Amino acid sequence: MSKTVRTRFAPSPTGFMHVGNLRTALYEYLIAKSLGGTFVLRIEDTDQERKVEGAVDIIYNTLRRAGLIHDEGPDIGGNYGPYVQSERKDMYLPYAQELIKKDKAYYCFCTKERLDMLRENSDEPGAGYDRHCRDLPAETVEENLRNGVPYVIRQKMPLEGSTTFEDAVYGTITVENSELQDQILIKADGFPTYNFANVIDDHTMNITHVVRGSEYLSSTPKYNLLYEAFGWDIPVYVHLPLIMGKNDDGTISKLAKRHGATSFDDLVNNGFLPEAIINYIALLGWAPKDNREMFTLSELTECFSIDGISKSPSVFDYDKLEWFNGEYIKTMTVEKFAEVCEPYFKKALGDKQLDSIKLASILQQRTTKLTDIPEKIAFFAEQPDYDKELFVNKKSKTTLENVPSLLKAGIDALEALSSWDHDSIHDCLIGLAETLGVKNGTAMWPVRIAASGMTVTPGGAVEILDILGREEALKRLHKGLEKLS
RNA sequence: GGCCCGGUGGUCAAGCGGCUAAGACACCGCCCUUUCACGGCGGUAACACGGGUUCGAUUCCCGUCCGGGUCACCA
Repeated sequence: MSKTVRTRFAPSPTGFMHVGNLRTALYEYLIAKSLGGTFVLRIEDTDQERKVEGAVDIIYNTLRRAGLIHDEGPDIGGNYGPYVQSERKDMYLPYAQELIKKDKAYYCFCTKERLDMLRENSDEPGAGYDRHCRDLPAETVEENLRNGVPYVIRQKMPLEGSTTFEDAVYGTITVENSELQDQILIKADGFPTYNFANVIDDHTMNITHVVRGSEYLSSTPKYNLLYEAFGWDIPVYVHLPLIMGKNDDGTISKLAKRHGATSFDDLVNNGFLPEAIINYIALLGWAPKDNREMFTLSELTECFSIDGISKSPSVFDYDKLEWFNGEYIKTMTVEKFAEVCEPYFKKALGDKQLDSIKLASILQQRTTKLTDIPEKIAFFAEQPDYDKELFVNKKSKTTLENVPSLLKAGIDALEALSSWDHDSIHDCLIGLAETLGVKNGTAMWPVRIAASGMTVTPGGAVEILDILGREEALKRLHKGLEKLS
């Protein structure tokens, strides 16, 4: 009988969800779900100084909108609560004291000032703590404790030898123990450090797979030493390659604000669909066995496996995300698309009421970012002032000489129309081209320009006329004719 | 700087000793067409470098170079 797989997403409430974090959450979710396991949410708020109001809600909202539903967490409970570290505060000290008893940790009374001085006086970057309190006489420790001297608890690293661990994606990694700092376990405020709380929580919550960014690769030996000191089973480590951004000079570095939108909310506000974001980031650092690219979350759950995770960092490509977004937009029903377009329609049209289904249908094939919509349809609300040169188009064979009569003929034909709908308008204009003996484009171009005032529009003359409605459409056409005379 | 990790086209990436080195995005061209898109077809473009091992290295080993990460009472 093998243990149930349990993964956890353990963000700290910083106020926004970086895509790197989101991808970590996604992979944690996928590893758990693909193995029939449990996905846990734990909030890591041990840094009391960096608390951000409302930050936890952002985590809930993001996870929910992304579809990464957790099985246990602060909001829904579970058998391993509490799921907020600050509420677990009292659990950690006893574990640290146990370590002291085992001679794997020690009290340190060094002041922050002394530590700062140490750093300043050192010429080597990363010189670290000098282990000043590591071998304090027991009596001194007792006395300091009795007198209430502030202290931290530090991990006692072996001075010799090396520590080796297995990572599911990076393989065997060995680090010399001499490289390891005597890191702090319990801070002066009584809170555990991230590293310590992590180990205690992961163990007490029965986490089987520790999934996190590769920035933790080099500190993992410290974790292992802790597990060993307690005599606990070591979890499966799954370190993920980092997500990078491309700088203007061509170099890359950790994805940051200057590269563009970096949080889930930013991306959504920039017109990207949650499904597209998830699909895209799933493929940033993981590849399926086949060539498939389009995946819903449940399809990902079926196909995901740890051995498809790559080792090298990947650059976040907004172009590719846009492509995914366009693909998702195209697979929606028009009704659904019209629904997500609603706020953007409103922004462009204000109070003006137009058929949103018709608008949506001309936009669906040409939209990759929802935020592009307003400027594409603004001309429906208000026709821009345009130059009559727009009527001239070589490919459509329209010139300032033939356009007036072309447009006049179009107006006459359209005014004779008894019903104003897509098919009638279409047949009317196509018929006109035929009777005039010109190409469809030659008859359409002047009409579309006069109706829109733009050379490039979503949809053609027929669609625009239809959406505009008879009255407004004819009004614009006549105005166009005046402009030409 | 020490340590850890990585290095296939501009980007994401297959590949896991023998291939004309996939595919996708982006870019370019052609077709379709009522502008633009969509769609279809085609094209440019890659194994960082040097040594080994081997009959044979993109693939295994070593070195160099380059890139990233990490060295907090932050997570």
